[in-house]
Amino acid sequence: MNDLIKKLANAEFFGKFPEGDRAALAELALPRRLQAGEYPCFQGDLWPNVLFLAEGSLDWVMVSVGGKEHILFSLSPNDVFWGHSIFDDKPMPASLKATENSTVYRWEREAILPILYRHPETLWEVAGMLTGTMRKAREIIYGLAFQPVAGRLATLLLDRFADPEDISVERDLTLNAIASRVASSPEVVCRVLHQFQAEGVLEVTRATITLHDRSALEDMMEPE
Amino acid sequence: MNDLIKKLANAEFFGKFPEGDRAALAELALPRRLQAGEYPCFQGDLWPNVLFLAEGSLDWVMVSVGGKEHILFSLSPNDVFWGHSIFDDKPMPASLKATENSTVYRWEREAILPILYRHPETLWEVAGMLTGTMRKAREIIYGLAFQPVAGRLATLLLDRFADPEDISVERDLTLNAIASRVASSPEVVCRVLHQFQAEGVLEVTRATITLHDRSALEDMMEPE
DNA sequence: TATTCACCTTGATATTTATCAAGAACCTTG
DNA sequence: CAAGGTTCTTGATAAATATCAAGGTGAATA
Repeated sequence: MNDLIKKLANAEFFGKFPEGDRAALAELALPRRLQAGEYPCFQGDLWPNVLFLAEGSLDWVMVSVGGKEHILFSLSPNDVFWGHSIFDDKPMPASLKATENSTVYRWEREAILPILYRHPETLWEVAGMLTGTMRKAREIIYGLAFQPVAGRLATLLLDRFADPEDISVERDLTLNAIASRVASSPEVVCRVLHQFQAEGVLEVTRATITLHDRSALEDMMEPE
Repeated sequence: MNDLIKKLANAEFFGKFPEGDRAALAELALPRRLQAGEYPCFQGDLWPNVLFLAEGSLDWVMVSVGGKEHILFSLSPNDVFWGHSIFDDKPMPASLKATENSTVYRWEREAILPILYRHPETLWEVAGMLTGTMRKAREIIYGLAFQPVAGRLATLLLDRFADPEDISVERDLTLNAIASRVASSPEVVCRVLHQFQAEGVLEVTRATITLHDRSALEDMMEPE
């Protein structure tokens, strides 16, 4: 558990807690290992929990009636996820899916709320975090409402090439995975990618993508 | 001001406050009248405020680089709006626009925060409210990612025909207004509307829309 | 009453995106 | 190394949507 206390110190939210409270949290945490493909939480579930991702990777996925999936965002190690139900006792609007073998720690509302109430400022920070999530949602809506697939793909690529040093990245996402992030189909993504290549923006091989013209991608994020 | 205290009692959030705090809030409120078309808050502004809509109607509008608009939701009398900036001091991701002459009351963060901190439960309820907004955003994303224009229009219409009694509603929204809610163009909306008519789902005249087959609209919200 | 203006409607057309199908490249496993 | 499965790629085609243009309708106004 001492291990967990240290990890929480680096977490985005719990990091600011007093040492003592982190210890209390570590005490109450419900650990779990997830296999790649497992779902710690399903769309439609009542899930009043907080989750801390220690290792691995989780996707926040929306499933349509027709079975299509749209990935809204991914969690990386040290991220904290607050289930919607913890605030309003309504069903979760999407699912959490492990994309790798992962280690998570979970707190139930009854466990975590008393600790939060010890320091009301943290409650205000919870609101700040939710606001961050709303801003992410706003970006997604912007992309869907105003941008064509190429623009959304450009955004995703720039995110992958976040570090200006990075000129070349591994193709760790399959076309299917990309498609379900930009709300399109793998075929279309493939075509747009090769269209970018034809325009000299980047170079795709089976294993990597090499960026030649960063500003071209940036321009694409802003339709005329 | 006594008037405002009564109104706040009916508000969705302040309604649960103790009477005394509502009086304090009313004291600190900054009133303002808005002409139709005015913007109490612009996308990009730093706007750390809470707004209470006493009369009229406001739209929460996203503007694209290309000048297109997308209306995410509307506020009606008694609604309370929390500016994103109040939580994280970052620019507002969309604008508030008065669509009618309206009366609003505004609180700055410095004014309202101390009152909230008197009762930490209210801070938790703020989180609950934000969660509600996130759920709305989720519905919008769902529509854009999975549904064709017809589906999104069906959703909007069902919202207008909320009361099962209502078989006929006035066409108070212009095609342009509808288009910027379903992220499409007025021409396309017009066509879809007449296509619905051709299918016997509803009947459109210049002034009204009459619903004939509610379940047909409901089916359209769920692409197979 | 005539004029103006905003809005609605419709046609024609271009563009974007989805879908189906088939083959190629790669990886994993026996 | 061969077989099987997954992913990638490309073509052909269909469907959805955007866009441009023109005319129609009704309400407000001079």
